Amino acid sequence: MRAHSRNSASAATHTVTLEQVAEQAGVSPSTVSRILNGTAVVSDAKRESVERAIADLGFVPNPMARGLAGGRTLSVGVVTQAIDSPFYGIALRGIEDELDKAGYSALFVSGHWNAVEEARCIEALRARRVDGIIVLTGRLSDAALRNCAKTVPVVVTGRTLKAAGLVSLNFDNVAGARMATEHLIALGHRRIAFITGDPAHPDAIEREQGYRAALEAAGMAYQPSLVAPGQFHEESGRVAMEHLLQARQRFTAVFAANDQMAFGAALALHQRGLRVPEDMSLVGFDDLAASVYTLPPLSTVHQPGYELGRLAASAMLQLLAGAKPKVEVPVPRFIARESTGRPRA
Amino acid sequence: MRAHSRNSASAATHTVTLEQVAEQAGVSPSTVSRILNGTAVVSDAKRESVERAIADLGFVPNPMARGLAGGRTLSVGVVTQAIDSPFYGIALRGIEDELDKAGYSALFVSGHWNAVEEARCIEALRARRVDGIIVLTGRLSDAALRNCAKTVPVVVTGRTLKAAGLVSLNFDNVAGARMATEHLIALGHRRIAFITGDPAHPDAIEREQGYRAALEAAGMAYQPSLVAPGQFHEESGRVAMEHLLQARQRFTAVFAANDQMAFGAALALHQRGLRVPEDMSLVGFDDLAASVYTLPPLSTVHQPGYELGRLAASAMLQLLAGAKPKVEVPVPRFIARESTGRPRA
DNA sequence: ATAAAGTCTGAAAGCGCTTTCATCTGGAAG
DNA sequence: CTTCCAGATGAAAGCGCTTTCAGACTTTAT
Repeated sequence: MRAHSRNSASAATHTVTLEQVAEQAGVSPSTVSRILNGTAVVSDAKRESVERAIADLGFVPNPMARGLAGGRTLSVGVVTQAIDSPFYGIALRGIEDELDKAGYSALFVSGHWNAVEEARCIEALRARRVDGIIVLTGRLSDAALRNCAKTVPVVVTGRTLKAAGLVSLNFDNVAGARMATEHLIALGHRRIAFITGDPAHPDAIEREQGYRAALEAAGMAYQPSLVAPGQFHEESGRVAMEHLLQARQRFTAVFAANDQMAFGAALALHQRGLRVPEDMSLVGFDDLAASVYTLPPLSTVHQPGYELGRLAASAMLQLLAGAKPKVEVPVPRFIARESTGRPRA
Repeated sequence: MRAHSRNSASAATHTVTLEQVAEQAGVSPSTVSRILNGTAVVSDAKRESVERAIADLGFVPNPMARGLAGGRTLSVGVVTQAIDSPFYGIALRGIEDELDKAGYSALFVSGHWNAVEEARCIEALRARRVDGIIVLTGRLSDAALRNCAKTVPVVVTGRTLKAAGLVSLNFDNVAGARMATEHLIALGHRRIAFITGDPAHPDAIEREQGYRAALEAAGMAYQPSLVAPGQFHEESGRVAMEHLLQARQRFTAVFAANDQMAFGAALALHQRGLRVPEDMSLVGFDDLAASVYTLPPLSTVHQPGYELGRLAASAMLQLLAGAKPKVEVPVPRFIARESTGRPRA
């Protein structure tokens, strides 16, 4: 029945099999497979004739069959949190680009910041026989990740973790947050508010640490009343800014733990008739693509999402090749744009 | 060897097969398969015992094996253009959510606005035996799509196309653009500039048509000198705005063919010291999530990305169920925010 | 020369599932 | 009571690929 429906499809329904290649090349299927996977040495004559046959027939190995048979599927699973996140989006692209160069393809699944869902995602990926799994941050326990790494190579971002078959890429959030705060201090700000990220998120904690460290190093007191909780999205930034403003605290600058919250904060400021940077300096974190185009362009800590994605993919590729990956995570860089200035006299 | 590596994995490496279920339930594998797929009538007794066995063993069918054997893979391929696009991102999420409810999963691949790549993507998806393919806009020819629909259900957005096994979802860009322009006209603007999208894109053409239609209906002349070419991304919007400004044309409002270009245009205005909406009204198209948080919040045409994604997925599901999908695409809606106002006296 | 040790290659056994095809019921019809 | 037929079930043949395992040749050492 399958065959029928295929033939009836007018178009040349691409279904060249390895066996056909073998026949055309006058060798056994095993040999073709070996050439495809580089599993063994094959005489030049046969290799050549097989390669020609592959080209002539336009043969493309069937990933399903490969996966079933236990070989590589040339695909790696990526557990992201929300497929539409502005920050992870660019990382996904980096992953895609890097993987693509090596002939691998990516399978994206979203965990929605939920450990249970993430675990399900990983199960689903394993059922699809992905060759490796990249986890972007996420809520999974370190133990779960370690355990997963026992059966399949894993690359995880957003945490530091050591285990066999597991490489972790962590960005220095503390240093980044510290740079942002120091920039404000250098401009002369003495009362700097902070909008935190979601505390369930290690990044959020680390960025707050960086903020405090900078304060401390400058001999400035940490003031809990200048800290408002946010959750990494725009609306929470707006609300946090409202709180700060309503509390009638005196402060001349705000550091939001990510750009999205900074956008929200900027809106709250705007609604109050406060101008950035004249009345209030504003700093974000991440350097989203959009941050160049906000009004005014946002000063922020550059986090190389695209690069991070590529690095993660590259580490995975090395892992897959049996090498011990050596990855150099880019250091944070502060980008001064127009949302920061000296406090008003 | 596989078996070994599995056993050595300390964790209970989930590899329950259909055969084990059959054994535990005391039936043949065929019967289990039939129950799984609802392919034939099975006695209640057996059905029940099989269902219990499935639950007890925690059996999850292997998608690879299913695909290979020719059954459904419960997965649908999605050809998007850039995995990190702010507009398509939200649509992807809609697709994911809708598919998930039905137990299907999505495979995302990016065509990068390139017909050749898109064709490759589709090949790859078919090799993975996806049950259906959703194409978000893209550059593929109608013929290619029609042809594809002969062998696998297809849902395509961004164009209107009729064929068996193919449903298309098109948003009314003309009407949307017309609404945006009319809003400006109603406010009293008489010289309205337009920043076009990438002309290789049908959306771009349609939005320009809407702009012209509104002008015409109001008895206003279309002025080529007030139209600047853009390419749908921020930077092109900024550059287009620069051109418009440098040309020393008189105009009091700008309509950008999408929000991203409006952001760029706003930046150009800001750099020239022009304020929105006091000195210049600005309208976008798409209503990206970010548009609520720009300064000032952007007036724009709401395009329901998430809904569109869900609709596409839902149509696919209906197609897969053998039904003739009936989809109702939401109509455009103009959202007036703060970037538009009356022209200065 | 002859044995030992490689090299390359093909045959065949799966991977986990779906799907004919054949078989085996248990009545309904004769 | 036989005879048939429809409905339920199982056996077995793949889907397209990887991977042992063993056979057929070469080399190299003795």
